[in-house]
Amino acid sequence: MKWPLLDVPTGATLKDSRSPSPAHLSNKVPVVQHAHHMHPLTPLITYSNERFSPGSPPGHLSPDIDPKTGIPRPPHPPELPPYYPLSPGAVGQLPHPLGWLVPQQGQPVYSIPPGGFRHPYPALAMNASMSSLMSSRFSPHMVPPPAHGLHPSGIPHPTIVSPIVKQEPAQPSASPAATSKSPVGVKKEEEKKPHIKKPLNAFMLYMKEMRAKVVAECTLKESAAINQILGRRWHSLSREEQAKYYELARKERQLHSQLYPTWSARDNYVNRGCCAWYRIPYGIEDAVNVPIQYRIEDVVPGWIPYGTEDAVNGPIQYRIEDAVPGWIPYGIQDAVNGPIQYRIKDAVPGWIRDPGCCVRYRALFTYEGNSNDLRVAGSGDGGLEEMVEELNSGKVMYAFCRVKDPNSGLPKYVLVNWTGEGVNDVRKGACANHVSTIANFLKGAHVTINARAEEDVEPELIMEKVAKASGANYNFHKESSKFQDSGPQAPVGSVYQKTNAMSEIKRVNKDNFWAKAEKDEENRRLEEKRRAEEERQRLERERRERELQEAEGREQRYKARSNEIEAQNCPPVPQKEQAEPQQPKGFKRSESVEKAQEAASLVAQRPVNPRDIFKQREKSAPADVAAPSQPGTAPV
DNA sequence: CACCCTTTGAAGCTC
DNA sequence: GAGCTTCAAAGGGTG
Repeated sequence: MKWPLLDVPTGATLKDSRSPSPAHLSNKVPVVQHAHHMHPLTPLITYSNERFSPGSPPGHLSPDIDPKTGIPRPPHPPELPPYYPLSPGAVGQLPHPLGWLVPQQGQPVYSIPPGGFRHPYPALAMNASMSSLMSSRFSPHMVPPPAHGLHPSGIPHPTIVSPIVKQEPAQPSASPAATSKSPVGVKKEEEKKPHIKKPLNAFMLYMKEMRAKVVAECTLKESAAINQILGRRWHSLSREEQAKYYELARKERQLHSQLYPTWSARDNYVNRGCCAWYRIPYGIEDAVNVPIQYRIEDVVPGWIPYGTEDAVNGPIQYRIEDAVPGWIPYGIQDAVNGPIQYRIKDAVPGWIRDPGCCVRYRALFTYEGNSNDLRVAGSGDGGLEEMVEELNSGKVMYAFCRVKDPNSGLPKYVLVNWTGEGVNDVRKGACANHVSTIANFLKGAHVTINARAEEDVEPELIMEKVAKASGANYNFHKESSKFQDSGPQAPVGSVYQKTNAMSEIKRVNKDNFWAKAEKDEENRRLEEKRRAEEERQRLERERRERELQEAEGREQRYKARSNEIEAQNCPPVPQKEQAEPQQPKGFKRSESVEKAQEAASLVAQRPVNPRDIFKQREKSAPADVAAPSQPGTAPV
């Protein structure tokens, strides 16, 4: 099923809720980086010639300490070259891992993303009052950076990415991808939002530096295989060598936090289906009644359930882009003040509060400007009278209102297709096509009224139609007494005997009838339940079989791939790597503890305690060796 | 053409 | 705090 407004003819911008765009589904943010020709924080940090002296160990890792075991190591030798010593052959083909940090004469300035930074929710239309709402109620994360894409300092940063230019820090202008884009590709890319990327970690920096080298040495081209090799090599590095990258990564993070103090890694989390939203609270909450809730499963990825009140017919939905992080646009929308919003933390995990609550009385929809975007123009609990007042003679609007059936007293729903008298004919024609779509979408409506003037929406007139549409011209509650058993009737001197329904039912043993009916119904329910259970078990069996087959396939592919990698003529891995096979992925801590205990017992059996030797060395060592710290433990 | 694969580490999230 | 998930880079492979 398509989002009802998708089919509107003139480039409707609403998206198909059931067929969300790839951007909705993808967990990858399609981005590329911009390189930089200058160090954004040159006055603050000079990377290029700096070495990591023992006197200034990184917060989380000293070059003199094993980053994992904490075992002290000799200080970094002062004669060592700076920390990105590219080999002569590599210079020119390998970008500096922090190339953007190093001023480079003549290197082209990377373009700034045309769209500026990615605001996580850029499509939120804000009026003045919403803006004030934003500034006063939202976290700093939500405050969009300057639109020109520069950091407030005016300094570009590689982590601000744009889809326009694929990152090639060493030769940004030479990228053919940047110069030979088809119009379609450009248009598609323009839709993608640039965003601030995560700072690279130590291993990523290492990979960036060493990838080309490994590729050159191996015949393998596949990145996955290359990464396996790089992973092994990373483990084979000495702690000292790794420390270089830990330090670079630490500075990366530090710089990143200086440039983007409000940035959070969470900003780059792409919503996976409804997962990111399942905590969203929804709907207005009756002061007395606990709101009904929708199950997560009922939520369509990329869309937020909204508005309609009928749990059977499904919710009206809002585009997720219209949401604000941490807040949700909420049904009561004043045309002036903008939507009231609820905080995410108020939500109930696993459930979304019943959207129906927020329009339990009425909701008004209209188009956004001259577009075909439908938005909530208002809602509330004022009933038909208030709804009529909000209809604008210059607009096409759709009102969905709950009323009380004058006959039965039951709630009924009225859909008013309002085409104001001031709407031009072209627009009228265009919107006329939407009426059936809207009607189909708001399936809960019992009465539909096509109105062009105030006379058409007189509350009395509407209620009259509701009364006629209710199918019964009596109030069950008021008139039920008519059917009560009034006792035996007096004879009228005829064979004719007045029929009394209640007496009749008594005569045919109504109790037995209802008991039988209930029993039948119960049997039917049990049968349905049994069938559902059987179906569930069948699906479960199928799923397991499918998973087994997939697992076997994966295993075979993995083995084949491993054999291929082993067969490649890659440079020998250093001895240490051979001697210390990589820890298996499923290595458990308990196993580690057991091995440690085993090792301790073996050590205890030795005639000489290695720890004593170590202590003796320590005594003889210079006193100025800095105390080590653990990576990741010190504040960054 | 979008997504997968594959690696490590940092950060976020859940319990 | 433990354990899990996501995202950083890269580019060939896959459907």
